[in-house]
Amino acid sequence: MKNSLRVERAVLRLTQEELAQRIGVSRQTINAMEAGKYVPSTVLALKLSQVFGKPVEQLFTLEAGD
Amino acid sequence: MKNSLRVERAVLRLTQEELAQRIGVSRQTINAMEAGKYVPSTVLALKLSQVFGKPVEQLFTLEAGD
DNA sequence: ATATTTTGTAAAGAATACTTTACATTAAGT
DNA sequence: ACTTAATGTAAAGTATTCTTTACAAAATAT
Repeated sequence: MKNSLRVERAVLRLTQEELAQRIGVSRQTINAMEAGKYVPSTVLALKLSQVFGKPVEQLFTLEAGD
Repeated sequence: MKNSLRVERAVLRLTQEELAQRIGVSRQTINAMEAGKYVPSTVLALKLSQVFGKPVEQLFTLEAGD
């Protein structure tokens, strides 16, 4: 699964730390998510969707195979 | 977090088992998800979104507080 | 150039998603 | 009524998410 978190965060000019606080997770969680190191929960996806003002499908996209 | 999986599944007339197979999880996972017993991963949310032809936000909604 | 902020990364632990097996209950079909 | 399909639930185990602490590297600012 791919994601566009880094660019969306850049649009809002937020640091990883600031974004982390807004959605209530640790900075490392944001960092790892941006690095594609794991699949976040749906709750996180929805919260990110809210922060960025974009639908989940525009932030996260399934890749071929999955 | 709430979800409308049961009604969406009813619309498509799928059993829990059939839906489980389509998205590659066990039947119990579907059952527990419908019962709100846990928060699925974003990959599952996106797959369900595909199956039901509805955006993730229409299948899963955050509740006050989270 | 140096100081400060931001990001990358790692490792150990806690919490939770998901599986498998198994059985009981409910609904649907004949 | 009886059989079969569908759902509810539970418990043990595995895998993965997410936290905390900590430090190194890179970027930004002064």
